[in-house]
Amino acid sequence: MDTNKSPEPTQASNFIRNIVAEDIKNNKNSGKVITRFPPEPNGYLHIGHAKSICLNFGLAAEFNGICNLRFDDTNPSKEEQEYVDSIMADVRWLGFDWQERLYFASDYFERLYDFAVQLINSGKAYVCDLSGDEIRQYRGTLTEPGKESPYRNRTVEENLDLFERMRKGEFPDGARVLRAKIDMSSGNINMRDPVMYRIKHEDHQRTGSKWCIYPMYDYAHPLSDSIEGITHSVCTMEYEDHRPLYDWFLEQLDICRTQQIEFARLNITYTVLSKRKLLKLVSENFVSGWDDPRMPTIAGMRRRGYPPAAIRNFCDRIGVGKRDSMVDMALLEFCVREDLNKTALRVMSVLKPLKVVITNYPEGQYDELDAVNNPEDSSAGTRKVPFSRELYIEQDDFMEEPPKQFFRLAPGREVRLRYAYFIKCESVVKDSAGNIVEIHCTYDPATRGGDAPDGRKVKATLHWVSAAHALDAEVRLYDTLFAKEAPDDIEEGMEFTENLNPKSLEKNIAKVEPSLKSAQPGAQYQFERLGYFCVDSFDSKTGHPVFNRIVTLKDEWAKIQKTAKK
RNA sequence: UGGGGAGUCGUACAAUGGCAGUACGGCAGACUCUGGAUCUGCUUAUAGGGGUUCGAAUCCUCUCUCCCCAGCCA
Repeated sequence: MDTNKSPEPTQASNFIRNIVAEDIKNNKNSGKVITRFPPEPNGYLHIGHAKSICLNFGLAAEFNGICNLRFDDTNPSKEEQEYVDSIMADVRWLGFDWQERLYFASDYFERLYDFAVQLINSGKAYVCDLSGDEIRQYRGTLTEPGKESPYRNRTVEENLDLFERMRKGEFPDGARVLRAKIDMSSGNINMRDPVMYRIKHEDHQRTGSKWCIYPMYDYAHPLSDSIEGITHSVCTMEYEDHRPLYDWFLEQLDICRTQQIEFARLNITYTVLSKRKLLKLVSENFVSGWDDPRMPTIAGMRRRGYPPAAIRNFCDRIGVGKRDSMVDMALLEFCVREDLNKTALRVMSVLKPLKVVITNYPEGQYDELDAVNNPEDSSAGTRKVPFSRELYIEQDDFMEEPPKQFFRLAPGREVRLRYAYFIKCESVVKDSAGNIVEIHCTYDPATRGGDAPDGRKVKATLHWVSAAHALDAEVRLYDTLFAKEAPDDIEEGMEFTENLNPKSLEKNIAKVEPSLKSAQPGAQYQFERLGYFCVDSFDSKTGHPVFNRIVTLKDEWAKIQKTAKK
């Protein structure tokens, strides 16, 4: 009975929550709240679904109700078991629990058929022999009313007979359909005798070859909701036009009424959130798969290293409304950093190594220094990091001719190596082409641990690794999948894929501190001063570690450079 | 041009006839052994006109703009 598996119950006010609270106050539905998350198993879940999942499970949790997981599997040509499995895994990973309430619309096929017979008997449904093209023609247009089908006034007996024979498989695909008899002149096209059943001689992933007629969404959905006693059927705005039809079926059948409430679907900058487009990215190999870490899918975000709590938090913060909106990716990234800042262990890694030789440090000697694992969590403890004569620092941390705002290492300048010593740049070694190959520094032994006894200050602290002790690791630096804030904003005749970001993935070999040798798949770390990284669950192997960049740290210097360029 | 829906800081969401608020972003500063985190301050909004009211983002009215609908998809 309890779906309180969802942490941080939603407190933010939104119009749906207000409706539910009001219904409870008025003792509507005897004060019960039953919601459902109804995915079609024809693709992977994405962050837009996460919004719906958080809303539906969150509502149930907050108002002491329940939330069902129901697969809307009414179209065997598009649906697959693979998707059922991934969807369940994703919902669980997000932190929600439907307990024993796992349902399928296909479980209701027999009852749906009986209800259809009932509608035929009451003269509210008929078998129509028009072809697909003809049905479209008869439907009229947005501005012109439709025409009634010549088959509209068949007798109940004939309809019953034909519908039964449809089920028995006597007719080929497309030969006939069952239609609701409503109003061909309605301004709402959904009410112009919508199709309820179509013939598809196709096996269903759950019912096998039992059926060759399958119900349409508009018919199956309200009845499935009603069968489960759903009190609040929450869906996205494009179904608003379908609500009169949704209500019509429940009214004609005089069964348990449930209230459909629509909200605006989520859009996020620099990505797309439509199954069709995501499927295209996968099937045409623009990405490596549904779980490519650049994808806005739950599987992609999980592999990227986004914590589920961060996603839940994001869904709470974006709120729920009815207007078209585009949420800033920066908010999602903020939520990810906020979570990881509290939990991720700090380590030092150098993405683009520049060799540093400490000329006054004895050759062959090494030392171990104490480093804090997480300044936000003292219980995370400390670790030892090796220090020696030859080190690597980040190429970006050295400039031969630094501009005013550059605080890092430069000729003649002293900086701190984190947890180690103050070092001073004495000279720069270049190759014949003039490229900097290494820099020579001296260190001050008195500053061991990172503090100067004489109280002198440095303006920068750099991360580093000991050259002899560092491990090589592949790092995958991800940027937004699309280069354009609104990827769908395209010129006539162009494809959204033209807006793909060619620099969305950059791979290179980094030098990482030796403590990372035992890093487990999925483990998240903060590479100090660089960002949060996650051990890739699929490609990372002992001897060949792979780290995905989850998100960068906020970077003041990058911002200064960016504004300077403009 | 039929039907449905939506317009509040840059973005997203509140305020349901009574001081337009919160978060992210941006800007400025403090602090800092991460140019991280943290802290402080600032910035900017009710699509437009008319009306009702002591008082309107909210109610009425006209206008404008944007989104969705013509699958035997969901």
